[in-house]
Amino acid sequence: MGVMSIGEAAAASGVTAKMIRHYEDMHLIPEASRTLAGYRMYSDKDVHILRFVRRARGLGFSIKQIADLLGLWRDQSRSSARVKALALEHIAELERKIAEMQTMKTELERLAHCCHGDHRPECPILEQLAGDSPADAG
Amino acid sequence: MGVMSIGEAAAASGVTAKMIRHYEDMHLIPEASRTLAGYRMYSDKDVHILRFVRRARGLGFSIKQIADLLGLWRDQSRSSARVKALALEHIAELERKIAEMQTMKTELERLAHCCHGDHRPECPILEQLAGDSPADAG
DNA sequence: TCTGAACCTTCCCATGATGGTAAGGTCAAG
DNA sequence: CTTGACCTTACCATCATGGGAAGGTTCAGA
Repeated sequence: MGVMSIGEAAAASGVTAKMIRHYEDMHLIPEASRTLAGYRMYSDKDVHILRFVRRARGLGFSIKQIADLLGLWRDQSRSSARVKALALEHIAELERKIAEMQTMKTELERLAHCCHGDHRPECPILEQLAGDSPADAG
Repeated sequence: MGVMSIGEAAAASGVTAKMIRHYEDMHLIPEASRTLAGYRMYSDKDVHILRFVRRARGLGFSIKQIADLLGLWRDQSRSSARVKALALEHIAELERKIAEMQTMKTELERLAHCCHGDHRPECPILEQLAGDSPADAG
């Protein structure tokens, strides 16, 4: 598969054709060369880049971060410290989001635990949301 | 504060004026009545609703879910079982997202741990993303 | 050679919740 | 009457992704 259509590159990389075009539009990946008819053409090297992007997305990196990672990947004189710094930043962000959701989950579990969950209308979950119980305001 | 402007309602509820208008546009909250000049007017009851929405958002409920919760809150003949079911669904969704991010975090920590993070270019993080190491494909 | 399926192209719209800004009207205090 | 703070609507942006329409291309099979 030296030269591929966008559909073949999509199948080979795990990135949808739709997203490949989108990544090109936003300059995350290089502009693809075209056939006479205007069809995009991809090489194995392009697929390699697309797989890199897909794996980075799988780890939750943003497009902006992936652009940075691709730059470092290309840069033979990079320092691994810069890559590691990017990773650690992302880890911190993940931790922040996990903690936020964990807090929500814990609170919801507490409320759900208090709720009888039967045919009757009395519901501590709604009471809490309504602020009938004391606690916070605006 | 029997009757308030949108700014006052925002301050009293913790929901920005911007979002109050947005919630009205999407029919999450009732359409506000207007002054002769076209300014929206809010009552204490409206602020109560807005606070409900804000607290529900704070627990991570989606607008769609909050619409359902508001319906149940209004419905004096609701069963608490339905409220609890909504809450449990949301808890499950939170768990799913937390697990997903936890997986990312764990993998990234493993990679970051392997990376020297010094001036040299060798970097297991990039190698993994590039797929130089074995593992998955597209 | 014609035809149809399967592909490609671009362009626009939608998601979900939120923020920003611009252009203009209103109101209250000075 | 002016000024500043507020309100109005309308549009655009975020972030990553998907859907669909309208139209061109390619290739295989009849």
